[in-house]
Amino acid sequence: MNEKHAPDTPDIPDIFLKPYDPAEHEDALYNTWEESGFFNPDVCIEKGVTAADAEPFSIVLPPPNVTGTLHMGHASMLAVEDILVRYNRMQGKRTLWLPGTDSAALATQSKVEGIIYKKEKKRRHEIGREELLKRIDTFAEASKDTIIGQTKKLGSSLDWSRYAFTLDETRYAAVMEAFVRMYDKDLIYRGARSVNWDPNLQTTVSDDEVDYVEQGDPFYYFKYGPFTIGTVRPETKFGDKYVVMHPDDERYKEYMHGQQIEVEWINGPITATIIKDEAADPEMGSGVMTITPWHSAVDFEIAERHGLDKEQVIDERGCLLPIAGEFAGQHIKKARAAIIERMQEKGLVEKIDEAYVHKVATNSRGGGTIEPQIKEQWFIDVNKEFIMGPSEISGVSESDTVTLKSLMRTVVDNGQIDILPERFMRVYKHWVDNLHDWCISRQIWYGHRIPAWFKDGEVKVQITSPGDGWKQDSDTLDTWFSSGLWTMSTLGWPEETDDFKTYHPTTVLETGYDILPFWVARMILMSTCLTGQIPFKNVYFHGLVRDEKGKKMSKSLGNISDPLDMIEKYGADATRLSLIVGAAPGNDIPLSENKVRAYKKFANKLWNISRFTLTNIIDADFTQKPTHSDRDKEILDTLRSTVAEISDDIENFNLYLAAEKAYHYVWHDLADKVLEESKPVLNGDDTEATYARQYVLRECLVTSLKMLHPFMPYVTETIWQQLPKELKESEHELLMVTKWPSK
RNA sequence: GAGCGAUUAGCUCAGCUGGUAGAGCGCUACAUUGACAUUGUAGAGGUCACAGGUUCAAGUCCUGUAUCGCUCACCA
Repeated sequence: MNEKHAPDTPDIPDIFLKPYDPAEHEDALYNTWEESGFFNPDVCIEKGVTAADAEPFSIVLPPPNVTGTLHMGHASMLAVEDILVRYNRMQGKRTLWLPGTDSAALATQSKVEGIIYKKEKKRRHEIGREELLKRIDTFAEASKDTIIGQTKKLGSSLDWSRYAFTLDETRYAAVMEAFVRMYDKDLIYRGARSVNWDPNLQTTVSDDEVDYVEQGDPFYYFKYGPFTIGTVRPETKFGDKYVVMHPDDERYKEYMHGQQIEVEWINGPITATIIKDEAADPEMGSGVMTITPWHSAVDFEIAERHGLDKEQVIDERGCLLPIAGEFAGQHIKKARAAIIERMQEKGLVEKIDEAYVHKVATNSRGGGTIEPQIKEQWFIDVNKEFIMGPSEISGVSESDTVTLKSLMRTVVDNGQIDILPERFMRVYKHWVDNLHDWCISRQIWYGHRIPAWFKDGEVKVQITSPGDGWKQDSDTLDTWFSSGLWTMSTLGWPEETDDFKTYHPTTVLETGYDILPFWVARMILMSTCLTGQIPFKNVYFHGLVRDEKGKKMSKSLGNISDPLDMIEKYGADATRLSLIVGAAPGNDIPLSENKVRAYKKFANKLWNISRFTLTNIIDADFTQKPTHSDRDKEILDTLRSTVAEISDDIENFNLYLAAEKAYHYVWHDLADKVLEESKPVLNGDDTEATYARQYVLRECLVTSLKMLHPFMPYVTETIWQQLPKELKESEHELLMVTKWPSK
């Protein structure tokens, strides 16, 4: 053997003479990857790193909203997905990870409206539809650029050539097509129903977008003829002419269903009708209530059951209508006190409970208090039976009679879609079973305009105008309508594209468990209904990233940590690892800066392991197969079994275990044991043993780099670039497309 | 009100189909200028929330209790 090299030998790259500095390498490396084209599976096939008939692996990125910037939750999502994608790409699969952003209609419009109002004190109607849309587009465009930049910083190996935006031309067309097809199947209908109306944003919102916020309000007991009724909302009571009680309530058995009585009410005497309905809870208060069908979903249902009149009391802006008599025109917030005063004068107030706490419906998308209203809206009917088209769903054949609900149940019940962690399967089923018709129209401007046309009371649903005099519905679609089509529309549906044929159903959907109902369920609904395919084979829910105290990160709490800060301080690799280790599927991830720092040290450890190894093998000629000692074989065995375990863990989505094992192996096995005990061997006189050990160390280094690459792409690729030329060439110039070590 | 989850070292959490309690961070002692803007070696620290049960054997399976958290629904 030749003479040994000192650590400062000129033969190993100078780069190793100082600690690993992520900032120095990351951006350039990302550019190298991107320019190589290997993020795109077509290029991988072209350049021979992937077989043209290899098994496909696809993930469509859950598109971040164009409302702002990425947070740690996005970072954790990107880390998980990039690990899966890089692993499968190295496995030689045709691997596609498709990026995009979401217009997030209501959230974005309300954000931009807010900005405009703050600066110019102008409301949307003063600005006009076209101008507002222009401004939202400008905002969305800027936000989109920020998001893409941040996504790249994390090392995400997304195929940017396939980038999609929910409002771009292809996606818009898909949404229109989906609407028309579902309308034609009678799955979309228009009807007057009780909906959640936001008087601030002047739009409906879906049930899932309503947050119930606890609030204290006085609870009033009023005399209503012979009865006592209670309410927190006296301003809705003007039109209450039905009094409801449970049919079995003994206290009121003298009153008959349909019986009419005269009662003195806010603005004078009215005729009230007795209604017996099981919705009235005898245990609650007096067991008697009056109803306001126009402004309560529950009351609406009671009124529907008995065919009762429904009258609007409050208008869309929250002001009282003429039915309120002298209170008409007043805003409900102001009117309440005056109404109570009047009731007291009339002696109709029995008592007031000041300490009453209840939950008030508010719009989670930054709006105000929800006022239920009956409005003519578009709905998706989840219980309507229809004839299934061509089907690849097991258990469902073409021309079977199905409902959207039954489809949604079937694909999960029969295991075609696997949900991880398992407990969310139960949450999903529970949600599907309780699903109501989905109100999909919104009275906002930013979004996909509903392809419905009106003329003289007639309605036509089609993509282009039916002709002169037809006016398009001014409403837009709920943002989740287009999101529900995401796996399909990004791959080119409704066209029969190669992408769609190859990559749909997608392999994995990876997202936060908080959007199971909004998104996951709706993609299943849309895809099964419109394509007869499931949208994805596996659902992997990651937890929510919380601060070190376990609190949810939110703007209002001001405890948001910015992934970019972490990347700047500790590098993208360390940031990624800190979001993976300890993050079992579905478990929330408490993130502390200490944790990120610890993984930065690990990157540096790997750096030094590489430096040591390269220094000690640089003079060896690896053309000969060495004769291994028993210990050599043992070291290689451990390496192989580690690779096998890690591969299994990744395939089972146990990334947290895989990352931890890789970390443990590299630091506490390879570095602490193997390298330490190799020092005397490498410096010994037995050239045969030295060579054999050099061979082993090279193997350990190369394999460790591959094994760690999905988790820490930057530092591993940086080191890979420093490996001797012949070593890289026997594999590939870029680590990201070398083959994963075989088990 | 219903459902789901958690309870294991000072902190954050692993512990998959039951077989002598683990990791990271922190702490203590010693060593080390070394491949390492340090690292290594050793160590302290746990009745695995509580009570029953199944079993040769229970953090692990079953039942119940307590506390905390989340989700959904209702609240006239």
